[in-house]
Amino acid sequence: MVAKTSPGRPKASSQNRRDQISKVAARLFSDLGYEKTTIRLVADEAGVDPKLVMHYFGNKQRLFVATMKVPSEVHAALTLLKLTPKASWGNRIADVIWLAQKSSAIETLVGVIRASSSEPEAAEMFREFYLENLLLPMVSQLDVDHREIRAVMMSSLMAGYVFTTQIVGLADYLKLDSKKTKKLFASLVQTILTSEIGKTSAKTKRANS
Amino acid sequence: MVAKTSPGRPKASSQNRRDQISKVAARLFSDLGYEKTTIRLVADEAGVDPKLVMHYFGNKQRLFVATMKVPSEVHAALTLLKLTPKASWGNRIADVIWLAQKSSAIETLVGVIRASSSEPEAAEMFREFYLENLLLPMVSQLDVDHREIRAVMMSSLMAGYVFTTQIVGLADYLKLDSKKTKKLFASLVQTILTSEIGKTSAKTKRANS
DNA sequence: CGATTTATTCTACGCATGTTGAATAATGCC
DNA sequence: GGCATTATTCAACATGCGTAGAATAAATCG
Repeated sequence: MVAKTSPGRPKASSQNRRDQISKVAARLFSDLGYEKTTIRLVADEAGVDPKLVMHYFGNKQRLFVATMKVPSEVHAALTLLKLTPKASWGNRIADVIWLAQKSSAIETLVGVIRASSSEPEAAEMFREFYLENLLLPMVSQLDVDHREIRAVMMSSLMAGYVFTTQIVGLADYLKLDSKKTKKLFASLVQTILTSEIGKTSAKTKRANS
Repeated sequence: MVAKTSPGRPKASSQNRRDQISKVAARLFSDLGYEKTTIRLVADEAGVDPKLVMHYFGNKQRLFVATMKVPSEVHAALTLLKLTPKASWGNRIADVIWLAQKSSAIETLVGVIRASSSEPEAAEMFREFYLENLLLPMVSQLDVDHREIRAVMMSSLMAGYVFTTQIVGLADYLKLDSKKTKKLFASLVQTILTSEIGKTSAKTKRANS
């Protein structure tokens, strides 16, 4: 807890303060989930008064939305794969995720996944930001059938890997070899994107339970 | 909200009451997550007084643990694959998961995954129940290298698929063809269990970041 | 039948949370 | 230089939560 000053506008600061709060909030949402990330805690760790958080972001939900935007680098990296040859897609996508894992870019994904487990609105954000704006367009770049099934499986693999490593912490617990894990991960992505699934027929479409 | 009776021991009931509370709690933990599943809500939906829940289960955490045990059928189905030929493992495991999805057996997995996102103790339960007691033994039945990496990927795929379908609800949203989704899922399990990963050497083991 | 145990309810305490109202002081604009 | 705006703090309200105490009545056991 940083020492607070007296009320009133301070000599020199301002827009940095908003970013500072935003960064702290992103880290806490990612580490603790939505409900355990309280406004008071964010304020404390940012060294400001809780009301200042409300002043900048309105309410907790808007703080979450503002903080959990998909980083533009990740978005760009995943939607600009057009030039990569089909056979390298698995490796390329694994590269992006392994890179994000080492930066703070992963925080937004972890935060949204954690929050989705308790807040339906966050699950909606996941659907919109990650499925519709990221994975479906990505799959659609490859000329392949059953795009939605493949995108949902990409979502499953990504979210599950994040869950297992970042939330349950299994990779650290078992001290896995990162290179080999990445190799298997890339194989799975490749399988998702290129595996033969079967023709779409009215018959099989009807058997939908 | 069922009408409550006056205090005192009723004419005929008892052990059913505990099971009744347990079932309601399982459904709510699965649907709402840990924090939003309040003792009062469980009590209301079971038609009893909140204190009765405490009477039977002690506190909320113990209610969760008692309710979220892995169903024995699923455990048996996944750890008794010895006789299945290696090439059919993917399909066999997909069968088990698709079956669980249609019963209430999936509730415990969804509940633990949801809770893991906010309660570290639940993440610990996931590690113990699902990784150590279910997936690692399962993988160990197959004579294959890198068991831990494969088990962690199994965990990722399972948890991610549950997250995507049950928590985000993407499969319903996109109205996916269940048979074809299952086919891709089975291919992925097969890849996890049989894909070539690479020899374990001191060199690659050291490059662990 | 009397005593103990068990099943059940009602009431309430203490705490943490999101959010608000009012106050204060520095800044930017005319 | 005065005035509105902005940045910031403090204090407080209402709500919902997990949990505990005490009471009541049926069942069980001697």
